Amino acid sequence: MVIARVALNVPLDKLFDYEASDAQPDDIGCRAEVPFGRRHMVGVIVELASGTDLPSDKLRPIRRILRDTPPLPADWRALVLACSRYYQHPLGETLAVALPPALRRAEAVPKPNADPLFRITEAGTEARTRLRPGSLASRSLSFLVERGPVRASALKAALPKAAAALRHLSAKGLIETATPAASPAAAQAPVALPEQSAAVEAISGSLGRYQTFLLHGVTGSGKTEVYLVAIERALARASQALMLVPEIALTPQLENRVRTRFPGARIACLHSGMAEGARAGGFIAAANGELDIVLGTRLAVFTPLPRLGLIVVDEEQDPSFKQQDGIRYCARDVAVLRAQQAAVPIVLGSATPSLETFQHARSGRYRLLELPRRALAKSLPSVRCIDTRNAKLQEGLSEPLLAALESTLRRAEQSLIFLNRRGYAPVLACPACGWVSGCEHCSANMVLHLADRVLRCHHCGAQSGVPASCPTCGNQDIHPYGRGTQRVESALRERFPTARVLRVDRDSASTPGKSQALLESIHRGEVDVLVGTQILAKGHDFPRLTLVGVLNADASLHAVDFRAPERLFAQLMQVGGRSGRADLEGEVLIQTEHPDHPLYTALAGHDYHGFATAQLAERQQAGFPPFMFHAILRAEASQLARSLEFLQTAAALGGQLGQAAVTIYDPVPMRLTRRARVERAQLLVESPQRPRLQSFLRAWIAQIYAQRAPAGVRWSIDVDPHEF
DNA sequence: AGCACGCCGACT
DNA sequence: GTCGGCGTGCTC
Repeated sequence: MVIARVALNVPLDKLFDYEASDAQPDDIGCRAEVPFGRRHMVGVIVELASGTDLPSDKLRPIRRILRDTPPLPADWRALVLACSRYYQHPLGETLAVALPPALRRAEAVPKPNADPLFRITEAGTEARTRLRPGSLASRSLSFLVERGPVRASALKAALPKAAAALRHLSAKGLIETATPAASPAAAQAPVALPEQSAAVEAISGSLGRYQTFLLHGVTGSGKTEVYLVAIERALARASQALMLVPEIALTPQLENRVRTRFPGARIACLHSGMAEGARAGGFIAAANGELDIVLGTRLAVFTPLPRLGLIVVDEEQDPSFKQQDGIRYCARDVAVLRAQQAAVPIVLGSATPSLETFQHARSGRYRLLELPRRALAKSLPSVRCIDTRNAKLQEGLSEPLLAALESTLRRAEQSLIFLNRRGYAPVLACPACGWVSGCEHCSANMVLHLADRVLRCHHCGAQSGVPASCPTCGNQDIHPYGRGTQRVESALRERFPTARVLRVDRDSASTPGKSQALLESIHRGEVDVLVGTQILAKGHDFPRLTLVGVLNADASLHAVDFRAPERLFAQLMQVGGRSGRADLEGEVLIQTEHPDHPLYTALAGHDYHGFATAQLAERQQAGFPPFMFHAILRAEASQLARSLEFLQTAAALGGQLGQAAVTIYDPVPMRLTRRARVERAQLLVESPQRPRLQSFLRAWIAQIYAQRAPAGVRWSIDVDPHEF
């Protein structure tokens, strides 16, 4: 009897056996539709067996093996299995995360679209001179002449709206489809600096074996150029390249750059925002070895790539690589694991590497490649603190910052005010009785959004009207306290009535369309002063931005989270990097009550090494990562006591395992205890040795699964947590 | 996670 | 007398 062992997307850490008389060894890795209770589900055949321990009345036949898509390859399954084990998450659920949504269903998957390769014909070469110069048809032909065979998508990336021109040219026989070469050519772009070429040589010297590189370079030092040349070298060996980037918002411009650079290459861009069909199509094309480059966000780390030759992770320190629900994997770490399994080099790039990565580079486990200069001759911005301890502030803005804004305006250059707080004011309160605008579902305050005339909870989304008087004592004189982007925006409008002020935060850039419109308006030079949160810090070169003002940074200086300084440093470095051009000096002004704080001193000196070294010394002293390895068990229930009780039981269970070198702390309520009517608690487990922690977790989590949580309590495990 | 079964309160 | 609340248990 042939038994198929199937992993299903259910929160149970086991496989399910089905009778599968027609299953062949080739079907391992295939998706299969199976009966499961009263319903049908799609799972993945993980192994075949000749028997089962299951009583025969329980065993049911598999419904159908989904052979329309190729089986998921063994190396891919090994990667997903390793993730499932490392993050202590059931294999079936991990597979479901790694697969695009369309492949989690039984319906047939649409064929990936072709993206044909075009070349110019003799007729086209002749016709070129007759075409009106500057017309799309003419420019398309020129592109083909310059670049050789070109993918339709590359042409569309280089020349927007070229799709119709392509159809015409093809119909008239001026272009024709070409057969792809084994390795697509890249457009020539000489590397500018010797340290860039040194980096490229080091990386390409490692092609064909595992090595992690940390590419450390300030904003504008030409990291992307190093990635692209390294990718070119990998493609030249007929390999595939995988490039991970933090945000969806950043992918379109990078995608265009990559497509234009590799006009003959088959490139797919994978992220959660795209249509399901296209995502599944990219996944399958990659699995079939038909793609040369995959560019994507964290989920793209699970793209099957039979000829994988190089992995690049840009902005490796970025928090968005860590998934914050379900299986809480870190795509950067999974990428390193994948590079090891596939025996290929991986490049982690950053201006402010995570301390984990930097420590590996210091210890020699990763190879450090430095790009110390800005490539385009632009100097680093000057960074200065404005001491606000005795300063008179106007709506949170100091005199020196206002003066700098004024003179930047006069020079017709752009300014950016960075403030990590949305809304008008973080709280509305009554000075008479002490009432504050608390959220009824969360242990947090409702934020005043004057733009929409509502109080809104940033944790659960609850909304209510703005009371005219205190709801408890009737006092008419209630005030907003603190300030967010909206308040700073209106203060700036009032202070500089002729300046064009634009606010960019999650509220004003809520959809990709809106955010695109905002960016375009900035690029057209229609904005003098930008006010915004961290979405402004990432990517995007602003044409005439020379002044960056930072408000309220001190808040993270005193945060309880030991990673707060690391994040603040990276964020300020990133936002500061927005200012200055080749021809325009950039300036960063930080309003602070701690102008002598080492973090700001390091920032002013552009001294990442100094900052990171000091932080690492502190971490080592305090026994924090990367010198300690953490896992957090979290529980949620309608009452805190039930969450704590569950964790208490779990802690006792863990204690009985008596694992050496593992410390189990007492359960504590989470910092934001109540969220959306759910009360949460957590339990920290640590060990100075990762393997010890891993083996403890394996035994412990198995027991927690076996015990089954009491009704109404939900739990989850976070290995290598980023937030506490 | 679903989706059943199962045993106790307010409705046609 | 039924509809439906969510507690408990199972899914190959």
